[in-house]
Amino acid sequence: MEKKVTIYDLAKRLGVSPATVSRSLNDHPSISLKTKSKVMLAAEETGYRINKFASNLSLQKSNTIGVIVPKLNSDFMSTVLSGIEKIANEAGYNLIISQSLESEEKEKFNTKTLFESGVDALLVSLANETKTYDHFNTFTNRKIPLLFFDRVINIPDCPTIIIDNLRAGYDATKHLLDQGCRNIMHITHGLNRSAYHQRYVGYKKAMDEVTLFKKENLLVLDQFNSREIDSVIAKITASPEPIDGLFVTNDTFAVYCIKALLKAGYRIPDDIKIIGFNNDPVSEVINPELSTIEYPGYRMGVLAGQSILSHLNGSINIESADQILLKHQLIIRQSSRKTTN
Amino acid sequence: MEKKVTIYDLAKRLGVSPATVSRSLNDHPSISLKTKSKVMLAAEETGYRINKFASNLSLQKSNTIGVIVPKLNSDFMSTVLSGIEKIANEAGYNLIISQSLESEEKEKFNTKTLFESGVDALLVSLANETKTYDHFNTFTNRKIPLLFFDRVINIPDCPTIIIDNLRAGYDATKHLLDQGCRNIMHITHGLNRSAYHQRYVGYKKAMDEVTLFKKENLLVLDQFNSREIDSVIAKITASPEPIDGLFVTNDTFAVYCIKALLKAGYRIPDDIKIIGFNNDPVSEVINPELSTIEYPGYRMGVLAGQSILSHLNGSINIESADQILLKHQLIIRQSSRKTTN
DNA sequence: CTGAAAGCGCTAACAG
DNA sequence: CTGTTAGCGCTTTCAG
Repeated sequence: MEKKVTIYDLAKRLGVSPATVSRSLNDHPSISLKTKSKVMLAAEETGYRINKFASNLSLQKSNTIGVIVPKLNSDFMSTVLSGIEKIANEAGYNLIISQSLESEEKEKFNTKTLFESGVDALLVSLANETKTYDHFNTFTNRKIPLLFFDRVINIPDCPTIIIDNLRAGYDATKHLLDQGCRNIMHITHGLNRSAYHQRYVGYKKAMDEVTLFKKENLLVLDQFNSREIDSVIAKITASPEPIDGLFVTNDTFAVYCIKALLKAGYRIPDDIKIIGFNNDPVSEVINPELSTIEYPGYRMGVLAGQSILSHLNGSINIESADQILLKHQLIIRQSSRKTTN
Repeated sequence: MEKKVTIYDLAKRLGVSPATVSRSLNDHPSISLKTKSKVMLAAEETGYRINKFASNLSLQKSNTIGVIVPKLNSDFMSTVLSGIEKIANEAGYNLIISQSLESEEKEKFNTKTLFESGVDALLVSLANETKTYDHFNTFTNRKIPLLFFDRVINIPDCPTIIIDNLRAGYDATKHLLDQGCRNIMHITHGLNRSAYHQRYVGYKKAMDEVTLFKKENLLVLDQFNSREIDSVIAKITASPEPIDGLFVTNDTFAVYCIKALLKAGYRIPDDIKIIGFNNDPVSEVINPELSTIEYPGYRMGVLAGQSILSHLNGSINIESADQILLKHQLIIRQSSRKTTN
């Protein structure tokens, strides 16, 4: 059982003051090279490790960034996190990651915990359930950088990183219309979150351009859960005017739909054309391959990291813009292609 | 800009000592209910928040658990993490998560950082590259709980959580043999890690039981990357005796194989039967659906969390066992089914 | 270039 | 039940 060694131990050992040790360790300019190397050597030998608690307490900062996401285990989110981690790690920051599991209460709790843990900044992707935003006041009040990504809300001085969801929704729908669809169902969830709401608005806009929007073709699910599938198919089957297009705002769920529709005897894309959202790995695995909207998760993570770091450094540049809009991209695959006949 | 309020501020405000405030806030039994509620109220009003740095410094613990994983963005890992987070969060612990990206150097760096950050315990899934384990000495020397999951190494007093990879490899291979395969190729990577090595041993064992193991049918890849696919297919095609079975230790890569083989004109399962590993979502999406080994990621995360917490609490029970072996399960789907003809 | 000493905010042993 | 006080280990101002 090694016992911890402090700067006092080193100081005693070397016959210098703790201050000198501290400065040496931090490579302070006003310390002679000789003393510095002496200290470094002793630190090495004794296995000295800095105590961050003491350091943080003294410096009033933690070199830690908090992250709250709805859930960790989604391809998109874990990809975003991977990007954030890369940037943070390179800059010497730690990441405390927690998940809200779409619950407002858990989000509040996590926000509080992360505040108390003294994170230097907070990155948030909001829970679907969340309807109030006061819990972030602790951060904004003390001017601790706060950034929202993907699932965002507009709060003064809080940058957001999103894609143009309205446009993406429009593009997806327009594509189906271009392929000849006329009775397109929109399957989505939680219009409470602007990301989904905007996609819906885009869908509606595209539909309205050909004066076709029908309220009954909007299907809002509580969850993108495979258990919902039966009712979805039932709804499609029951439509008085046959559904000929499906815009599903989640690839995984779109894949469930494809499988269920095929099983129910529909031909895809002949009878129904389908487009998803996110460009998840599954979209390339399903047969027919799923058209979708490419959603640059890794890039979003990297930008979120860079943006928050630049705020922490006080540097003003492109990354510290109030809103970063990432380009999405329409990816056309078999599931939505017009069949030539 | 709210300014921070400390227990001294509260003490002054209420005309009591800081100690009383501290005790009240921590719900210490020897404080009168009256004082307690007085303090709580004042804390509420002033927006007091505990300073964890000071608290941690004093208590010499952080209520934080460090986690190092090879990569965040894999379905399996993010599922494990989700389980860990759930347990940690419920117990009031924060999670500092970092990724090694399969690099030994990064793993070392992260280990050091997490140590200095004063995590109370460390959970690790090893990088493929890692060949030395001295960097964990800082933890073992000071008796800081250290646990390995999935990609493990045996270090005294460090619990491990794994599945029986040897048995799983055996089961997968045996299944293919039972379906009539005789010339089975094993595609895997990084035999450096025991998880993969054990699966290989299981494969070999099953093959040897029918005296069929051939060294040339072992294909070890550096990465499960889609770029490797062409050479894999080439190798299969070039085999003097036709390959009739494929045991791939990763579902995603198995899916790449299926797609490429189908494209190359092979019929699955008629010409080649395939089994993967992990039961990733993609395995149910591909056509034909992929047989695989169910790998209980969420459960592994939950157990890892519980195990480490019980170590931290000093409680001795089942969860503090040195090795936890989770049950895997053979899942048989279309890709490996014997065709009746 | 180096040292002394105060302070970061909280906890806990000891005393009352 | 409450107060006094001495740390926890590091940083940093101010003196030298």
